[in-house]
Amino acid sequence: MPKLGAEPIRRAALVKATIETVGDAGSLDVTVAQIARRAGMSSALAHHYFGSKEQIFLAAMRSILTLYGAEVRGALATARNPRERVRAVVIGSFAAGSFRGEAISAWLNFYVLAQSSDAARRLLGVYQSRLRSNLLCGLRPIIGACAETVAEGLGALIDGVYIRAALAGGMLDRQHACNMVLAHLEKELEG
Amino acid sequence: MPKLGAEPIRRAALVKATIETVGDAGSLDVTVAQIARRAGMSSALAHHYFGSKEQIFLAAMRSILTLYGAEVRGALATARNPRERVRAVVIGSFAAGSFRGEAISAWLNFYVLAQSSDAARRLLGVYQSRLRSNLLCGLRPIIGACAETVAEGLGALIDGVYIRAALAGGMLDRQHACNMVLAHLEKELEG
DNA sequence: ATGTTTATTGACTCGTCAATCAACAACCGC
DNA sequence: GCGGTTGTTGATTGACGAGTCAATAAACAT
Repeated sequence: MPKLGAEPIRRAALVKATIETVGDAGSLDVTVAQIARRAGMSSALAHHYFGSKEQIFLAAMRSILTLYGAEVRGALATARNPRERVRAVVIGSFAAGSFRGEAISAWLNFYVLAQSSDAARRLLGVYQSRLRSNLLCGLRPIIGACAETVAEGLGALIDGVYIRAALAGGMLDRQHACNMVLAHLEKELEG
Repeated sequence: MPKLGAEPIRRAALVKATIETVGDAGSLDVTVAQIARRAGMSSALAHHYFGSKEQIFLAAMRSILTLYGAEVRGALATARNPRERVRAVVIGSFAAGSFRGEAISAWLNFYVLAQSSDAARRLLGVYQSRLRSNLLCGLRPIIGACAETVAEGLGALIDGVYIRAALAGGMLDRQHACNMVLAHLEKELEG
């Protein structure tokens, strides 16, 4: 029962199913058939739209990164001064859409994928650069030269909290995680 | 050409080869044959000694965790007061034996494995508990009730720095990484 | 010498999975 | 209603990899 204009719907369904499946399995070791079944179609169709398994993964990764970027930009929109801008980046990083069990698990797995896939590494590089420049842009007016160091620490801490959340399996509270990073930020801004 | 008493040598060689192979590939998606070849034997022999691929991975993980534990204990031995004890735990965590490209990469991959394997999760749980209690033991005499929070932050930061190092692919300087965490510690102890 | 244990492998089985293909079904413009 | 486009799948292919096994060889025990 083919409907026209199915391509974007199918692609979106596959991306969603990929994130869910990877999140459930806690591993990239999932089959195209599993993903396709979850998305309500045959594996052949998944190949038809994406060409290969790696392309499916990359599309899923792009989707996660896009959502994340949107959430940071959203938080950033309400910031009225440098300090609020830095806080917004942190808060955006822990927004409900990104800080979700399956998304976190997928995130961790994509980190691993970035170790063996050039395309994935590039993608992750884009995210890290953007995070860094977002942080620096708010930090520099406040602390000038030290901004680089503080941004590095904040980035690492955010990553670390994410990882721990992945292992805790959704047990870790979002607000608490966010506050931890914000507290660290305050400490850094005091000195 | 069979020599007697080969078992411990073979096991050690396989563990070493596993860490190297996983580190090189940046993924757990390596074959037993690859590992065995690197260790200079047939894949059948690897199965003979370990029974299954998962057991090989777990043995490799145990080896990494043991080395890590030894290094922390070594650093801890020279500490004369609580503050030095906390610093020692951090310094031990960035000792040369553990903070090595392939070990870090393997570490990251084992984090992923812990998401799908109970045995791996248990193992990682042991490490996290030990790290936590090591930190708390030094922190409590200094800051009392806040120790839990600070320990949590330190743990997350250490993990985060490791992850970043995995992606940087050995580019990240060990001393620098360690200093970053130590600086964070100092800031926390001031407040 | 002979039997037992340990070491070791090449060849094989069996399952799995990415990717392809041939065919079929609905919709469109005309 | 017909040719082309788009959507969809079951079946198939081809490769690869974990785990098993039978067979071989050295060391050791008696």
